[in-house]
Amino acid sequence: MSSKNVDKTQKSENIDIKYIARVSGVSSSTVSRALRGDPAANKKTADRVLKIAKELNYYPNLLAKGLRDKKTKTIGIILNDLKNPLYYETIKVIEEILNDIDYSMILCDSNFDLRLERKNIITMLSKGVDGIIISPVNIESENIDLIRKQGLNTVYIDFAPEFENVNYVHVSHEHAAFIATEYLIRCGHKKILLLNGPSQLSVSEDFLKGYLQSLKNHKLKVIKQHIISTELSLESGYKAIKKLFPSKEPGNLNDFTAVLCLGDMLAIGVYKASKEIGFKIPDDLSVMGYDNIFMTSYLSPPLTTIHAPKIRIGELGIKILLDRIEGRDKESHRIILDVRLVERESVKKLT
Amino acid sequence: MSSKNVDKTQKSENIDIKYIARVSGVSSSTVSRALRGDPAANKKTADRVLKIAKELNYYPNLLAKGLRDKKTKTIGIILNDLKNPLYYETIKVIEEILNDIDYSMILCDSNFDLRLERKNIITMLSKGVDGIIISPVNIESENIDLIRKQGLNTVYIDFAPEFENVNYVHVSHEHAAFIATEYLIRCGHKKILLLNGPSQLSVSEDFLKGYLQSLKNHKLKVIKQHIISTELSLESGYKAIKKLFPSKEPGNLNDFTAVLCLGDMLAIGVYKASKEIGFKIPDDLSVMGYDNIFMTSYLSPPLTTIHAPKIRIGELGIKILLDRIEGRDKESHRIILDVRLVERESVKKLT
DNA sequence: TTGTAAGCGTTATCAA
DNA sequence: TTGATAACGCTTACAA
Repeated sequence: MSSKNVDKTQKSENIDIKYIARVSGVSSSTVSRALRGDPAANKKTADRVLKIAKELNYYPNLLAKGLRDKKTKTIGIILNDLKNPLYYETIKVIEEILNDIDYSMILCDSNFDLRLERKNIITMLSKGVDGIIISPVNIESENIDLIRKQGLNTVYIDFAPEFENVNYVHVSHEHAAFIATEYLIRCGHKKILLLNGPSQLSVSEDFLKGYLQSLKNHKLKVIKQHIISTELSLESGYKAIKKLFPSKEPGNLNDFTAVLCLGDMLAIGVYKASKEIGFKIPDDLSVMGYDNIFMTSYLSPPLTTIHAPKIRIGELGIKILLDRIEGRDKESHRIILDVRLVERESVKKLT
Repeated sequence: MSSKNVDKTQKSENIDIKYIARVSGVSSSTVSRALRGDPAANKKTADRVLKIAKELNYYPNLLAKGLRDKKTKTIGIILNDLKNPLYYETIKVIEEILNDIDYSMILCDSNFDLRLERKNIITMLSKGVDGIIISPVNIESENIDLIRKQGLNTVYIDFAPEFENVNYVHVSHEHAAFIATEYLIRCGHKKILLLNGPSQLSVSEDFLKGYLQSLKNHKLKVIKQHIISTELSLESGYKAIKKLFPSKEPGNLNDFTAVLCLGDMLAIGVYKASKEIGFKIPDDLSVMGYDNIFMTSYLSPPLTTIHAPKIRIGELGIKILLDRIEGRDKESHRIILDVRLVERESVKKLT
């Protein structure tokens, strides 16, 4: 066997192009050409070199290559909340597409924190990614200026800033909140609690707008106490409801008959709290989610929610990014995808 | 403003150490020293250089740095099924820890495919990751030989090969299946369907062993038809059950009274099929899961399952890996974590 | 068709 | 305390 050539147990030198060159008795440029299938290489020599490279278990140093040609076949994914199942489908489909074409992805989480986001962007820049897909903390921030100034290929998801030549793929949170609220009203709900995200987040602003728009549409009064800002997590949804009913008495429940949540995770928190308090969904309380994460159809009762096309966002986002990176398409793409209501069993028809 | 220095809109040259050197009127070594806080640098000069670097929005080229010192502060994570929510808790905690210490992670999925896994390993090697955490396709494969031969710092999760100086953190699937089956038997179930994974997977072998061990323990007959091999997905669990009851008649249901699933995703598939067919869980059929993924407590009925410490696995795995990378600890770590039964409402007590 | 050499952006060694 | 230089592994003019 050729294993004695291959043996790396002794602290031998790295197996690089130069090493292969020495073993094959050619120059490193010839090896490089052979390895890359450069037609300028003699077929016979190339085959011999290739064989030796294989025997030696050669693999290229992509840092060196990246340093030289300023391409790393690496994409950065910067998200805001890796804990949220919302993103899993998107990540999965992006990974599949990238894997197919020998790209890889660096994944990180900004946790809705501008400082962290900045750090992540700089890491991506430093590590030489060819582009990023980012769910930004906010649509107006120095971080976005940074991305632009550095000319980093970027596709925004979730929500996005607006400027010349921007690329984004997301749904309209305003529209989502609007159709959700419209549906609740159509079902006879007139007092709707909005479980919104932190007010400084763009997504919360948008969501609130849609909610207000719908109320206005139906000349319903806006009740301040019915708009709650909270973190976008299960735990927060749970706490928000528990806080409203500290006494475990459904005393003031007639204050509102439905809850609209910015995200299914909040809705699941509402389920949890309701169970503890003893509210029956949807009889005592109707719940409307947003995102349609996979598990919502298995909740009891199955959650009525607004479906966001997470897979499509991933597919389109990465396609746009790759087209741009590989120079196939330098156009700006602004894509707002449709959202749709998924009617299940968590909203009671009062009419 | 200093913005005219910073302007990068014209296709200017890269802002690198050399550039900063020129602007500051010192050599690149001095800049490098300043940037790295090397005490050999004059404090005053260093401060001036740092200020200029900041003004110029300098960020280091980590490819060059990595090429030079063979450290990239990048970790590879190679998993088998990014679609399975099981992994996200682990990923999340790893990401958090890495983010804290300015490491990043390259994430990829091998899909239980040895060829893909090999490709992923080579990518990691080529991209110069400092180490990997891998859920291997199999515990005996050329891929593992490759990892070893290349001396890549590795921690195995999920299951692991056994050799000198190996590192792993996982639970015993055999034990998990054993205590699950024991519990079912204790509840009075004597005929238990095993929804197992593909037979060539190590995890399936282990799981089967635990199941058989428990049956043997209680002198229960092994019924061949009660051991089903299937993909580890919701859809497969669904299909397996549907296939057993094509006529939608619970005719042969008395054939078994409980199903033990290798993974909660299979169990959810069983839920779905049962609902369609009209079986009531646990009255018509008891279901036992494995993993205790987050959503199982929200199923209806809440799923009785075996808890796997996914967060702990991530924490320990990355700690061991980092200790090794940074030379703090070169010992081999073989960690088998405990599993525990989470009793909820999907298993009927027949006794 | 092949080889030589320069350069990608860092850092460490050495000399000044 | 600083600067010149070589090296990390790769690719591509350019020359042979």
